[in-house]
Amino acid sequence: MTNHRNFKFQLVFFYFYANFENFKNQILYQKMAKFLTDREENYAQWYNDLVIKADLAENSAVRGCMVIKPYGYAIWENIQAELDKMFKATGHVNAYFPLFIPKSFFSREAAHVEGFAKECAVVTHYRLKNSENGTGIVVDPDAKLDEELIIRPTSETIIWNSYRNWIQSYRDLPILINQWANVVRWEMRTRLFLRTAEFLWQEGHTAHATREEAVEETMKMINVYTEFAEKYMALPVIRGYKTDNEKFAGAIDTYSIEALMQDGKALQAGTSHFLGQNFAKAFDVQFTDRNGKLDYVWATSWGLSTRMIGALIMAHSDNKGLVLPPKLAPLQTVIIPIFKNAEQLGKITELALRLKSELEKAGIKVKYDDRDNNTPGWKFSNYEFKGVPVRIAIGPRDLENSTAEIARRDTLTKETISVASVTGRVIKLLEEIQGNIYNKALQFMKENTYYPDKWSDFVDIIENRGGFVMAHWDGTSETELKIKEETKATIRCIPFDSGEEEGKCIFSGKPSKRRVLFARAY
RNA sequence: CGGGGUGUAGCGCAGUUGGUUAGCGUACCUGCUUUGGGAGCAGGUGGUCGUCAGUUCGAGUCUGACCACCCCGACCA
Repeated sequence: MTNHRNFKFQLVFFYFYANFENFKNQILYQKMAKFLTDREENYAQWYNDLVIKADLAENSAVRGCMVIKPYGYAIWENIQAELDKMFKATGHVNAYFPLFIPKSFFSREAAHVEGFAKECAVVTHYRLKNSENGTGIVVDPDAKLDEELIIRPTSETIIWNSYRNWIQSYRDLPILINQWANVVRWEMRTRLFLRTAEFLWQEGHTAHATREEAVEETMKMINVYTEFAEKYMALPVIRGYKTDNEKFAGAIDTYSIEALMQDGKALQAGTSHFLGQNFAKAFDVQFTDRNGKLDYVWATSWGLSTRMIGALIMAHSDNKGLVLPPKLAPLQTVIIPIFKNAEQLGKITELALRLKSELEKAGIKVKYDDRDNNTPGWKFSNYEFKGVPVRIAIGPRDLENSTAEIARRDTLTKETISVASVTGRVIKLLEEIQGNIYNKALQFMKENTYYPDKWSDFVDIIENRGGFVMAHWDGTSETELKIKEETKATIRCIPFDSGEEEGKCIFSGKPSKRRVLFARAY
């Protein structure tokens, strides 16, 4: 009896002892789970929590409009800086056109009006006055505009109205202009970064003498976006043509890059449009060619928006918070001191500042966080939450041994190395992390790309698994719309690189020459 | 724009059939002890209870309208 009780006690004790670390972790985990909703539990909530709690953005007093906070804006500034370099390298220059577009401009291009009419903000008056009863300010009815102004949802019309005056001969072409701007599309349902009433973007608007040159430009820019997504965002994408249903209002052809998010939904990450002569005709922009013949100018436009920040979050981040690609992270490395008293902190600070300046000389964005109102553990979690790629911790043990502890955000692994090798190691780690998260995203995309040949399989994948679905399509809008109606999946693009393959349409059974990319999309 | 839900301290929440001075956790401030994975104790600051109107001796609580946000649909990058 006694033995039995002892045995039981030992078992219980052993169990407790063996699992103590687990208990600790569980308690910690529960605390963190409260802080951030699990990705697997509720993906949409996880995303919202992340944006708010990582201090990227918040909702504002204006319905559907967000405040982009400094940490989120810093990511956008990095996106801008890299893209801008790429635009300049391909011969483009920046300019700025008005926020307001006369209403009449809009109606010049029929498809264009049709596409945007339902989501335009309109300015009707230009003055306010004190109300008669003195209770506030009202719109002055005497200050009605003769012609209402549309707040740009995109700038083709206002820009082509200017181009008419700039272009007379082939010698004035090409015009290769980009503008960084805000635009407004009055969306009913909004989500931070992914869909807001006002957003920031760049829009390129080019004018060319020949069709070939304009088509080439359209392709060139979708390739610039592809390179940017893959090299800087660590985001693998599929390039392709949009179908007639999905293309830009007013375009002959729209090319897009499509990325796959961790919940299996697709996100359009950048678009480039071949506009043909549509806008030139609408705004009467003609030029004299080499042979003295008059012709309409050929056009392209292309854009990439703050939505990319949403893509960045959804592609890489995890239950511990953001995971940012080093090339776009506002902060690439953080140094955290671990100290018991002021004297220790002094010594650690000396070393930390030396490391900081060494890292800065190597072009790394680094911060030394010596605040004493948070514990090291708190800082570890906090910087993990904010997605800082590399963390360096220096404590008393390191001072003794001339070492530092280096932790990487993507794998959450740690190593202790000599102080002398820190800078070299960090440089290498940043490259490794950039490569690793790209490879992870690429592998995820491959694992979640399906090639069904039966309609029941198609439906099953869309309904239960999500992901990219490469399937045969008969090329008709009717089929595309019916598939959308039944499954909510749309044709994201007709990939450039998928190659020809004989087959039968997944829905209608009619003959098809190639697979196209279906998915549910953001 | 249709359906559902929620608005109480910076954040997360409780507040009974209407009844004193509206509470808890967290964050913040002060002090002491701490600091190698979200520290502890003690004290303290902070609220026109989403807005407006109504019912009532009395409204966080009941009624109405409006506003905002979240989720699900239609629309879009």
